[in-house]
Amino acid sequence: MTKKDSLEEWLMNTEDDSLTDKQKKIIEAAIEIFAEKGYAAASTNEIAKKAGVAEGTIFRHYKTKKDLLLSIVAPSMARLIAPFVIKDIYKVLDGKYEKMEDFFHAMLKNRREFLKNNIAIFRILIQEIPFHTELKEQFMEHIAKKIYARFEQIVIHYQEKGEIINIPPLSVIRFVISVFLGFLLARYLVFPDIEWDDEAEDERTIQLIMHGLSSRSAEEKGAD
Amino acid sequence: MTKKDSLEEWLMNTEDDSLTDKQKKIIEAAIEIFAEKGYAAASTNEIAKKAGVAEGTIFRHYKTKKDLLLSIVAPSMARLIAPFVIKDIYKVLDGKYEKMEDFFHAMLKNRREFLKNNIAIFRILIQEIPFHTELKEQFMEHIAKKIYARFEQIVIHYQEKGEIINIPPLSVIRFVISVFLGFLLARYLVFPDIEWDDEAEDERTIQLIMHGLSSRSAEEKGAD
DNA sequence: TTGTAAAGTGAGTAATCACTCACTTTTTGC
DNA sequence: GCAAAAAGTGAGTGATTACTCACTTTACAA
Repeated sequence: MTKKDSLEEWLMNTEDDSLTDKQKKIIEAAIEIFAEKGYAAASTNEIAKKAGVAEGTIFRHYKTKKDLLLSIVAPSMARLIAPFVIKDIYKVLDGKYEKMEDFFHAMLKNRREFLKNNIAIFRILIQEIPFHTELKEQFMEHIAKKIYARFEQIVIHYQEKGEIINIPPLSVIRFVISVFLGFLLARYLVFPDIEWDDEAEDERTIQLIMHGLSSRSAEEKGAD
Repeated sequence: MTKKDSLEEWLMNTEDDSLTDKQKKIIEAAIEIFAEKGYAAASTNEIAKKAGVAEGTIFRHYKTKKDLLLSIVAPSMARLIAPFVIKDIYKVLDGKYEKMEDFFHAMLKNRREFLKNNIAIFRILIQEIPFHTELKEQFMEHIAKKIYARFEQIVIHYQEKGEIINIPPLSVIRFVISVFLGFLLARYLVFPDIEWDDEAEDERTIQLIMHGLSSRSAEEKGAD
């Protein structure tokens, strides 16, 4: 994955064709430097230099440095959940994923594709959320709550089918998200350069989750 | 937990009794502001004001702002692993934890105590590692490698006892650390103010892990 | 009590920063 | 082709920053 991919992915999904060539270069440079240095330590001068434009050009397009950051990150938040929220929940409730395991496979594949092509933007997001109230609130309002609501439906759906353990949905969700995030972050952020057998590791990860969540009723009966 | 606790914990563990009252105030203020604003956006002027000292006083004790950060964070890294690395590994190999579950209980209790009393410093650490090469290298050298080495021994020990699934130790370690970290971060950073039933949630979390890791042999035989 | 060392102060410094704006260049529409 | 609008430039600005250093205050030892 080259640095061009983050920009192309961003452009493809913002459906904005009116950007000038220089504006594209600014966004591309900003994505790279914000990810590497953090917003507070990234200077508009350095971004301009990397983009090959005059510093004033940045302010032709964005009123403030902060606007530049938000214009990059905010659209990505919508896309963090859109495929997950819309398509997958209906597939589950329509019975297209009879087993939760199938749902997890689809979810992992989907999130992997998103993350692989948006690693720099995702990195900016997790690095900056602690320091920007608007990002944090937006994340809580538009992502955490929505993911929780939909995921809770999914968890309850499979709990009622007797497929998974009967514990609070929040505990299930935290467990699943921790494992997936731990996996994807290790894969794409912490150890991006070592050799990964993605298929095998996907399968292991999902099996660890499925076994962790497996219903206890048969086992409890055996213990009694 | 008040802001005094991070400082007291830090002082207790650096065993340095020669700090002046003002120096203690500087460290305390720095811990708070670095955690909240991030290192790059934290100004020495603001730290001095919060500490109730002149800005020059900071530079009487620390040559640079970066030295101040490192003097706070570096000792905490040693303490992130010391109890885990030294005591627990011997207990496992000496047979004091016959079941891995007992080991996880001890580990969770231990890490919880550390995190509860060092939440601000831990927050600084995870926020700053992406931006400071020396922190990242130190973390990789002194924590990641050592934790991995010891944890690998533990995993192999219980795999050979037939207690847990035979997959690469790295996958096990990633799984366990993801779940624990996800849990503790949610508990103390993301949702610190809601009501938690710690005992119940600890137990659920460990059971999710134990079931996820449970040996597959009995089940596979059943399937055949 | 006195002298010295250590701690502390805050005005000042050079550098950096986000941003402005007068001017230049390029693009667009007629 | 020309005029106007849009895009771009880079020198300059005021604010902020990490840090210095001459001076003051406090602590300590004799």
